[in-house]
Amino acid sequence: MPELPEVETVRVGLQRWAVGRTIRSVDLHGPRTVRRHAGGPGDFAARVTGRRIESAARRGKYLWLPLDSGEAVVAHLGMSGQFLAVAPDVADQPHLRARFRFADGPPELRFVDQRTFGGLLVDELTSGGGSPVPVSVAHIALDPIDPAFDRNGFAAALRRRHTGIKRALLDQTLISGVGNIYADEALWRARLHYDRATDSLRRADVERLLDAVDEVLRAAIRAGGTSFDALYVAVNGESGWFDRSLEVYGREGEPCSRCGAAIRREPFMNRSSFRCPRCQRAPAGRRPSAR
DNA sequence: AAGATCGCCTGCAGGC
DNA sequence: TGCCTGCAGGCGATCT
Repeated sequence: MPELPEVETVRVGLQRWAVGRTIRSVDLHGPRTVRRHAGGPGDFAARVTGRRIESAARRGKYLWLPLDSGEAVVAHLGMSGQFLAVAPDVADQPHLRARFRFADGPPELRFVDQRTFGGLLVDELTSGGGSPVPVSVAHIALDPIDPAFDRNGFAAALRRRHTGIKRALLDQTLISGVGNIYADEALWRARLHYDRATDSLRRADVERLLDAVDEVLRAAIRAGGTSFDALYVAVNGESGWFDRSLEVYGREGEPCSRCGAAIRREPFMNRSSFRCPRCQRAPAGRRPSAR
């Protein structure tokens, strides 16, 4: 599932395969692909055709490609979105949603998305927090590996919140880029229970958690992300291999590498949380976690 | 108004 | 064997 490390791996691939190239044409398939683009498919095509891609940028789980028009193609991979650089004679993927052809010839760039939670739009850039960011991305917080990420601000926001720490980690307006997998991994590293109240955390807890988030995201980027199946691959088609380094996610019943206790899976927010029952004790008197 | 939940989508695993 | 249910889960919309 694409979280920050997977999206960053895709961004590097787009830098290699798309930046500097001029879009000759684009084909869009399916009603959901550009559902967030106000002008619809025709307007999308008109805004990108003939434009040169200047760079490849990312904040949290959003990607964008600034164009020489001053606008940018914004992409979100959702649950299963992929960008693939392929030769034109490669058979269309079953869930091909968009095809970009370039003035310099092959390879073409395809956006493929099985579950259609992802999508594309063209948007204006605005100056959000110093650096230019698409209007449609400006509502999310900086991600923790951004040099401008504000640890003091994040700690203050947690003190004002009345919710559990994992809910806060998943809230993209507080800290962006963290999803279910890396939230569980970071909480394990920081020895925190997912339902620990944000307003009960001491500053040292927050620092330990942010260090853990930073470390696990950077380690996953070095590994090219986490690939459980063919739904996540890099732009060149390669899988990531961070799944071998996961300590709790998807490891129900296996021994904790620190203490040996069996990892537990528990229902949480209509999905699952994985934790070590010994290293990550349930907070006393906590509110029952909604499921 | 913040916080929690819902609906969107497809493919696959597991149970009977 | 084949149908059914559950699960994966990010995010915008919608509740309370």
